[in-house]
Amino acid sequence: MSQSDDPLELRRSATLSTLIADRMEGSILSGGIPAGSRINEAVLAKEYGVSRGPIREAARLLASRGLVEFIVNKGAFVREIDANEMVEIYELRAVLTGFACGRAARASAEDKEGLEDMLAEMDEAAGEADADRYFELNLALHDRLNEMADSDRLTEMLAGLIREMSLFRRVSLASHPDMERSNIEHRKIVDAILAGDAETARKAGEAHVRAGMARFREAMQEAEQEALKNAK
Amino acid sequence: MSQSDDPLELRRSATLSTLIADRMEGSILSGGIPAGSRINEAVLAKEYGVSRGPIREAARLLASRGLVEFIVNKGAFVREIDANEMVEIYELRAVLTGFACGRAARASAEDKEGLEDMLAEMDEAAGEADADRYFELNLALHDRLNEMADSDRLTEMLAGLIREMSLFRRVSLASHPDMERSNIEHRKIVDAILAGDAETARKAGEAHVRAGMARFREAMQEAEQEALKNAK
DNA sequence: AAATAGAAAACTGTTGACAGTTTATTGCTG
DNA sequence: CAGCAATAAACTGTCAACAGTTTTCTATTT
Repeated sequence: MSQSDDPLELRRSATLSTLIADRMEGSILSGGIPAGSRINEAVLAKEYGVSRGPIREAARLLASRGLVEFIVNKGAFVREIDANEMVEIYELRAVLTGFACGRAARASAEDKEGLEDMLAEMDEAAGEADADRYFELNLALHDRLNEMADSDRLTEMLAGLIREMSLFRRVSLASHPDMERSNIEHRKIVDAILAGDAETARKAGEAHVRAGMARFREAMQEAEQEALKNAK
Repeated sequence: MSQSDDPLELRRSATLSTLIADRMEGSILSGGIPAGSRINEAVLAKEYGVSRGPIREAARLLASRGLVEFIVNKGAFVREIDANEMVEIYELRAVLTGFACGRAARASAEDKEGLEDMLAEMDEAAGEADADRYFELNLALHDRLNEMADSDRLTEMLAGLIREMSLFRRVSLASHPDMERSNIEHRKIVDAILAGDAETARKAGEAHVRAGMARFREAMQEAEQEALKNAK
């Protein structure tokens, strides 16, 4: 019903299932299809103007990306992530990010070019409290680090973990970006990488994610106490 | 054609696709369906006595486990892993195994019970050069460590990496088990875990997998020189 | 009025057929 | 006889319909 004017006609290259899977992923990550809700095949089939087959395949694809979960005779459900799982994911991300930074430190000098500039730009954005721009640059920096780490599997794992995190009921996820502090951590990572000090880079990368985890835990505790106060 | 006498009749609990996926996984891991070969849906459908739908779903499931790869209009292919990817996987396994061992060191005392005994049994098997028994005990030990690490995602990631490794064209994978050396590494891990020394356990776990990687690289170089000699 | 049993609706799992693409085969040409 | 174009076979992607299960609704009983 939403966009039947763009009738999904860019096929020939990809299969219907993958195109639909990408759209569904967008809907899920943006919250359009809320976490926990069931994926009604018939409804989606009508919405996308295809039969149920491709919808099922798309759902299976999303299941492989960790966004959806199948229950026999009940269908596919958008997964929900609770606070405990968030912590579990943060820890894995921390380890893998550390690993990525360590590998990046071993990259060639030319691959390391431009890192300084990115950091400077981020400092600028932080100084101007331009959260949107900082967010963009932050993504770019992490992409860059992944590229330098040069391991597709590693990149894929990290992307998967981050995708799962967005299934957490969104409570002030980016409420306090804390850009200055965050960029201090980035600087430590980049300095170590430029110096070719893999072990220091690893620790800095791990610490960066763990700091995010700490902020998350604080936010959760605050929310919990808020809830208690309201309940009394 | 293989086992049509056991007509897959334990359903009602699981769906056809998952049962078939498990069987297909068995065939792939055992080499019955060789790496690189295409999965012919019609043939498998007839073989398992079902229609093509469940076969397709099963293939998608295997794709999510990293065993199979889809190419548009060409179908599903059993993935192949080359030596470079093996090294990439080993490195990830090393990091994640280290992480698991570190977490295991923080487990409760009762969860740590029995570790010594397992190690002693393995020493015994190694002394008797009983490779089969050692292999079994080794699996059990690593399962145990995963359990102690208490992170389903971590366990799943490690299982996935190990699964992928079995897609490597099997060249003397377990030719030189080198049980004594291997168990010395195990002892270091277990000692650190029992002492509650997470950082040492982490390093020992990582080193254990990296040692396996080193042995793999040696075997590869030997094989390469062998090939050169035969080619001259 | 609440609880329960039974019937109807909704939905998933599975099937067999059709359409379009890829691969193999055949026949033609130089 | 090699190379190439046209044709046939094989196979994947998609669809619409059927079967069985789960959920919802209704009616009956206490």
